[in-house]
Amino acid sequence: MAQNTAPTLEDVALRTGVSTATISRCLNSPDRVSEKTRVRILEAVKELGYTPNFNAKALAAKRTNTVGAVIPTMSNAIFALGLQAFQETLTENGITLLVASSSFEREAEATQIRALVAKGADALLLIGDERDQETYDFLQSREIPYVISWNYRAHKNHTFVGFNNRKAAYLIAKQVLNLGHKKIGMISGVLSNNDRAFDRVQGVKDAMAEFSMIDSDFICQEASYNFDDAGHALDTILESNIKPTAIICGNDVLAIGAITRAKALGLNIPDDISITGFDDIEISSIFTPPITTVSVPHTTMGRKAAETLLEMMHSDDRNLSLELETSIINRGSLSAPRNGR
Amino acid sequence: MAQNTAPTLEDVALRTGVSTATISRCLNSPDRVSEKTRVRILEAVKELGYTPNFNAKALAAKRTNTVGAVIPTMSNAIFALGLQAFQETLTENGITLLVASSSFEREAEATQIRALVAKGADALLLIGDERDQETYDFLQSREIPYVISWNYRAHKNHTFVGFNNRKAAYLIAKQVLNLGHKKIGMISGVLSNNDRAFDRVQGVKDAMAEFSMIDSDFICQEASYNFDDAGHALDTILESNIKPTAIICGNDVLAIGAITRAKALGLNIPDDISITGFDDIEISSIFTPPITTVSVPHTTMGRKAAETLLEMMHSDDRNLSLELETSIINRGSLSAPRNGR
DNA sequence: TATCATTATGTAAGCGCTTGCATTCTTATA
DNA sequence: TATAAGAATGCAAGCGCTTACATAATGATA
Repeated sequence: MAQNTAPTLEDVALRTGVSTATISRCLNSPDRVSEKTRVRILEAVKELGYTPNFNAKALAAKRTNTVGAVIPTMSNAIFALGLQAFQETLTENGITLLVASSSFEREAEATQIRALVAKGADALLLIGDERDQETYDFLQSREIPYVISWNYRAHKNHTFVGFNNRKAAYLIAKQVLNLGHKKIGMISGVLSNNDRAFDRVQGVKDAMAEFSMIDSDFICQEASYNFDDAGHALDTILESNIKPTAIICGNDVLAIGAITRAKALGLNIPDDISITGFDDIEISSIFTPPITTVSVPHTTMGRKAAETLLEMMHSDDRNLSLELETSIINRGSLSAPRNGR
Repeated sequence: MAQNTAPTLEDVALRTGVSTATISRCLNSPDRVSEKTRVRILEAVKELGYTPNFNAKALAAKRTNTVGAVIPTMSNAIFALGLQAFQETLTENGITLLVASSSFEREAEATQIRALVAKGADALLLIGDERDQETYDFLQSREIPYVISWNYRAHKNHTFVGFNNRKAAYLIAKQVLNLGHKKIGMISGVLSNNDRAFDRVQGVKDAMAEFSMIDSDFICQEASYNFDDAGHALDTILESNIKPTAIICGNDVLAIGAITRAKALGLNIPDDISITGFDDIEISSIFTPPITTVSVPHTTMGRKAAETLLEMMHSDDRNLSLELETSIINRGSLSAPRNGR
């Protein structure tokens, strides 16, 4: 029974006695075909187990109803959530999402972008705006609309749908400083090829400048996205001669790692040291202590990014940037400096 | 400068004065073309910014060097890890991974499988073996090799590369029973369309049978993959008249949710109640209390699944099933029953 | 230098679909 | 019943590539 080769439009045509053109129409815009033939065609399609060949379709039609997304990594809850909403919104509109990951590497990202375009992606979702001009030129020459998400920057070159990392970091840092902390430590995510992480550091620096703080009041350590690395970063910070009373972390995973390490060192949080996070992942609210962090509208962002992209695919309006708001969630890990420190 | 249409092989041909066939060869098997022309061609390719059209390529070559994977959900660290390894192994072999998600829905999964095949996936990675025969028939008629992962079942119909969920659950349940627990609660993941969750429940039942325990010694509640739901499941279990002294959870997220709820109820773990997990996600070791759980070889599984698939794409040996081992990680959340209960 | 095996390139026929244009049916209208 | 408008269908030309097969160029050998 098994026919080792997929049935084609032609096979369906032969079996129904109509032309391939009619079948194509029947499948793509059913109302352009008479009911009688439609029924007959659909029957044959089912019997043969016919599935349209996507590649042939894309080649002939010059569009794919496919949108591509290049994200830094799949194994990060942060992207998963936003992407989920992005995907759902696309699906509702009959569009398929193709996801590729860049491992935070510039070169790999450029390659993936080209690969997605080669596969016929009609539009793209990109994370952050930090990439070679060459890549942007390529996108422009191919007339591929794209939305930049997970960050918002105040310039008009691109369409952003995201939140302002710099501003959000500035706000939480300001809160820390308002509580009276004079020496600040920061554990940042890896900065290379990551404008979100970079902007979060900048935001903290903005707040420090506002409080007239100087370099020797601040120490910043990079750590990769896992608990252990954050712990080591905390060690380094504590060993320095800055002696910060508060540690601002670039994300919640780093905050959890830092808190865990601090607890292991016998430090009480927030009495001995305050630690803040960023992202508000699910675990942050039930961790001990619960983490004061920045809540980010992932779902909204994903949905809005999709909607914006959809709009760009139809009109070619490029002034659709959208800045989303973040908010600070106060839980237990931040307080005024205590214990005489 | 921007040409709104992508350059084609023909454009490169025109510019270099050789035929499209030579260019195709130059790009796909460089050594079949003389050095002189190769250099000239690559130059033109670069100047024009030529990128091969993937769809045309797939159509003409009847293969895509693409492997598809249909996973239940993207937003689950468990799949992310294995998939990462799977992807890396494929990439090393020049193969691209296409991921689709089914949201744990049978119908959606069947659709995604067809879509992936329609896109030309040369082979497939599937999670668990629970799907309609129709889908398997389809795969067979199209001669698409596939590997079933994240579970291992002892029958020969399919190629499995995974661990035996039933056996692993049996082993941890046995350990719980050996400690002297007489009444057992279980918080399982949602069972519908999830053979892994199902087998974990079966494994626990296997152990209970071995200890001659009866229905009234056991209560099982389903909960979806989040902390709150697990907490509610725990409430239900505690309100029942079984009064278990140990709760076996179908995965670590449920265990964390249950522990959090238990702590909120003023229960001490493991003194008042023991709670075990499954999967050994990163947070489990640093949570309070650290969670006794089952360690699963995600990375190895992903890599082996890829290697197996690669082999199936070359030979058509179908007896490549591979059972991977799990191990129990003893941390603080499980002890013998105490406090007089 | 003639001969033959290699190597390099060209020719052209598809791959399975969509779609503009042409043709044939229907059906309503006069 | 003749006629025109509109609906349904068919024809056939691609879409951008790969790949038999054919041909031309290059060397090695005698």
